[in-house]
Amino acid sequence: MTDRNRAETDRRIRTVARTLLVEHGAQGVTLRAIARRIGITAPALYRYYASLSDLIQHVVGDVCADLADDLGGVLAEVPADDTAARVFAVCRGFRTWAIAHPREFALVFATPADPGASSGNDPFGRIFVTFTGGILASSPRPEPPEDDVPERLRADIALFRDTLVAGLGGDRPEPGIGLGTAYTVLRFWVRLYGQVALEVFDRFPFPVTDATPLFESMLAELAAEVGLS
Amino acid sequence: MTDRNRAETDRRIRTVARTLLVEHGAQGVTLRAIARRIGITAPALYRYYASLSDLIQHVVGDVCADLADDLGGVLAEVPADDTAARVFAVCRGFRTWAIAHPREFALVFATPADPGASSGNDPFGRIFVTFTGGILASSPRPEPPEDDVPERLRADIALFRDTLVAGLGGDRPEPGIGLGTAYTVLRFWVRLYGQVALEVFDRFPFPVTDATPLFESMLAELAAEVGLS
DNA sequence: TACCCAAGTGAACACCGTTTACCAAGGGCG
DNA sequence: CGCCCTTGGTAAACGGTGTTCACTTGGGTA
Repeated sequence: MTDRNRAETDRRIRTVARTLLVEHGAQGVTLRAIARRIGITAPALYRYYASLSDLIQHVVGDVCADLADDLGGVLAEVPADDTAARVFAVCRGFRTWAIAHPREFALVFATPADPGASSGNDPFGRIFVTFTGGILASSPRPEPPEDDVPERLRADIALFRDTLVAGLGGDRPEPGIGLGTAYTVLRFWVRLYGQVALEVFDRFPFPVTDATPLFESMLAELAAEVGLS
Repeated sequence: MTDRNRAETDRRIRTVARTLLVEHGAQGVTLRAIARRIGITAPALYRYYASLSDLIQHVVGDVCADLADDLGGVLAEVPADDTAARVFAVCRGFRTWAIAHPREFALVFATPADPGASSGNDPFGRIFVTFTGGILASSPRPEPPEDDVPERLRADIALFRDTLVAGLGGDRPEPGIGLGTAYTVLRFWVRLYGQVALEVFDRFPFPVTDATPLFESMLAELAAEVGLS
């Protein structure tokens, strides 16, 4: 019973924190404001989280989980064997989500990582890896030759390839992801991220009137380069 | 004389604000901390700036001016008629500056724009436009055919082209920038921004050991696609 | 000289994160 | 049953923040 209550108020804390984030931005999520809204005093929150930044870190986790759910839902409506359609769906889903949740996007992506945090384990990084890995493993595709990846980044691309295969469950060997594919995925990510971040932050170097064709042509160009449909 | 003093303390305010930014991040630049460091009380700063965010906005301007100076210096050492070398120099200069000034980069780029601010007039956008416009106007290059730009974004690309030509002085007509070139520049910017932001924010989806080859291969690929050297 | 105005001060207000001491209710157990 | 101890909450306090307001003060000008 007591556990139930504790879990319930914890859920309320995170929900209210999330609401404050979308209403007033990251600087509006404040221990006292949260406490006020759920009818509690601020120090009580320290029974649940060690500090404000600790709480925010958990909110980041919730945000990423929601994004993952969203993308999962989008992907569920696309045939599993249509790789091109699945890639398009997840890219469009990412952009749509980012535009609909600009403050969450800013919190998760544009918060400079603490120098102490180890590289490569940020929450969305894992989501991205999981989804692309899943798509790649579940459907046939052309495997780009490994010669395409420049020699000087073979080591790092191999690291990324390992991250990809580790992200998709890893119980059975599943050796189906090569260096060329990993390199392609990485380039995909750089451009998708750049495009979406520029749009969400409104940092295109001119006053864009309609960003959707911009996004769609980028996506089409990307797909063509990669040999997708 | 009085004007001199005012300008001098103003300069000191911005310098100290900048120092606090690089030492403790954006949240470390605080009116009281600035005042303390220059031997003044906090309310005195309101004789110079309307609010903290107003001050920070001016610091953003200073940061952008410094970046522009840096890129200008880099570009001064490259022959004016070697377009490829100039493009490489400014791209590498941008990355180098961003890595050397992560906090300034985060402040300028990753601060979500106020919904009130009009699009396309953020300080770095103008720098980018000025430099690329300058390079394009000062040296010969292949002009991509306008057919390459998809029909649905002709209007926006035309807007961007206008921004580009307006950014390079605009006294003489100088009609030398076409839609194809503007589209190319925009795609360049998306990828450059994505690559640099991911690197500076340490958001690559795997633990990168050496980001330089990653950047260089992106740059080479980009240049090849565009037909540069 | 007398005035005026710009720069700076001090105190105050309402917030903030965080720590500390305290309190009340509830379950485990002798 | 009664004790005790954990758990979740409170109130007060400390130092910090942006911002406002009334006030001084000193140099330039009429």
